[in-house]
Amino acid sequence: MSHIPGVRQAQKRKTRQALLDAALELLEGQSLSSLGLREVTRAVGIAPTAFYRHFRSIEDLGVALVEEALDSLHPMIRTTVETTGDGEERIARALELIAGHVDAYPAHVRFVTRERHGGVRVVREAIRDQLGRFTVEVGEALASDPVSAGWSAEDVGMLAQLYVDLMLGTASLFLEASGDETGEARERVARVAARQMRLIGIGREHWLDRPGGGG
Amino acid sequence: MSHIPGVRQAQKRKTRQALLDAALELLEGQSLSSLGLREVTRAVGIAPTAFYRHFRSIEDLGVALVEEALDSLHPMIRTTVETTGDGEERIARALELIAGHVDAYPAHVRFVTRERHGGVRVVREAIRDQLGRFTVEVGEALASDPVSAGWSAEDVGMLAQLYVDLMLGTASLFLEASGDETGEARERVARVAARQMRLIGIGREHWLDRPGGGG
DNA sequence: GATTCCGGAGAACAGTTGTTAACTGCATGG
DNA sequence: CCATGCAGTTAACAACTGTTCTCCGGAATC
Repeated sequence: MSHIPGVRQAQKRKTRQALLDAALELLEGQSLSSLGLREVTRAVGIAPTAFYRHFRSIEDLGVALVEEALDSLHPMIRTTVETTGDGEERIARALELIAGHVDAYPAHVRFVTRERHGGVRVVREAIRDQLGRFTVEVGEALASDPVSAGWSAEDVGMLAQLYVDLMLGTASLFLEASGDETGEARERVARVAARQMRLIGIGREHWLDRPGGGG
Repeated sequence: MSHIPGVRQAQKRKTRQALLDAALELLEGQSLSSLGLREVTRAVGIAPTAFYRHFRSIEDLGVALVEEALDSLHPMIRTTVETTGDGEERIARALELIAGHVDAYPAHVRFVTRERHGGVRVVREAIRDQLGRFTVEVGEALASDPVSAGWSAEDVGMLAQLYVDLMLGTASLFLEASGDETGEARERVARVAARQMRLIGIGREHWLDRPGGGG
């Protein structure tokens, strides 16, 4: 144990990664539920039977893709959440980060938004679990903010969920807009998303104004 | 022209509807992009080739499903939007309507949320267009509300989009929760969604408080 | 240096797919 | 009443699917 990876393991990881990459690319024009095992191996250039050396099924590969995709998302969320400055600055910075992530990992974003409600149960559940972790993390960041003083845990949770959904939706819209060369569509998406974040921020500031607001 | 339907046309519509119904049911466990033509005809009990008498392809059938699904959603949105009463009442009523719709048309809700970001381009576009219409309609209702006095069209639009996305997301969560017999999961979803609507409502009331809010 | 391990190849399997062509039977319109 | 239209059928097509079993060659282990 505690060996240097070894030529063998390294090669295996390489092929495994090639399978994941090929699958992600093939998923641009279809859903996981229609992705074929032979299709993926053909794209990689290996025999269909070699697939089983890495995954038991396409669903299994899908779950691996969820982890890869959400791992790449994780640092982004963390950075967003740690950003300092006043409301407007934070919003602008958050939108830059989201747009940057979509540019860097478009296939990951497409995969997550597509398969979140997609036809493969285990993959849906994997995405739900991972997004749940993110929501908790966002919730913790929100809770440590003075604006959230006096908030119940449930209220913090619902706000975190609102933010996560808005981020995902915005990422998906950025992805759709990435076909536009002029950047006009992207700008429109950013404007709308900024206003939505602003409105939620305002609601947040006045949440405890009225009796019963803090349930 | 202007004939009484006739036995022939009536039978054709019946088979066509049977195809749509069978497809919708088969789509519970997969995505449209993996749904097979033979699979659908087999479920209906007709020959595969008869499919072409009604649709040119599965994608074509998918677009027809979009119209059917969103047509059933339309009256619900309309009712929600026309509901009177104070904020809390409206929220409770809206959630009842959403939950009721999910109960009445679970397959429609599943189809729309799944294929909104799904693997079939024309279907995604059809859903986007139809949801765009809804958003406009919601926007018109919001604009005629005294709370929105002095709002720019763009701001009303972003708010409408926020509401539509929240409705869809909530519908999807209700659908997931419908497996639970006790109704406990459903209650949890309703509580969170109610708070989110409340927070958005608060943000709405204070939107014009600060300079620059009305962009 | 001999032996075990294991990622990958090859061939074959029974099923499945979408699409074609030519057909049948019945409701329709003249 | 007869001719046309047309929903649905049957048969056949080449191509594709996931999965099995057997084998090969080179790395890893002793």
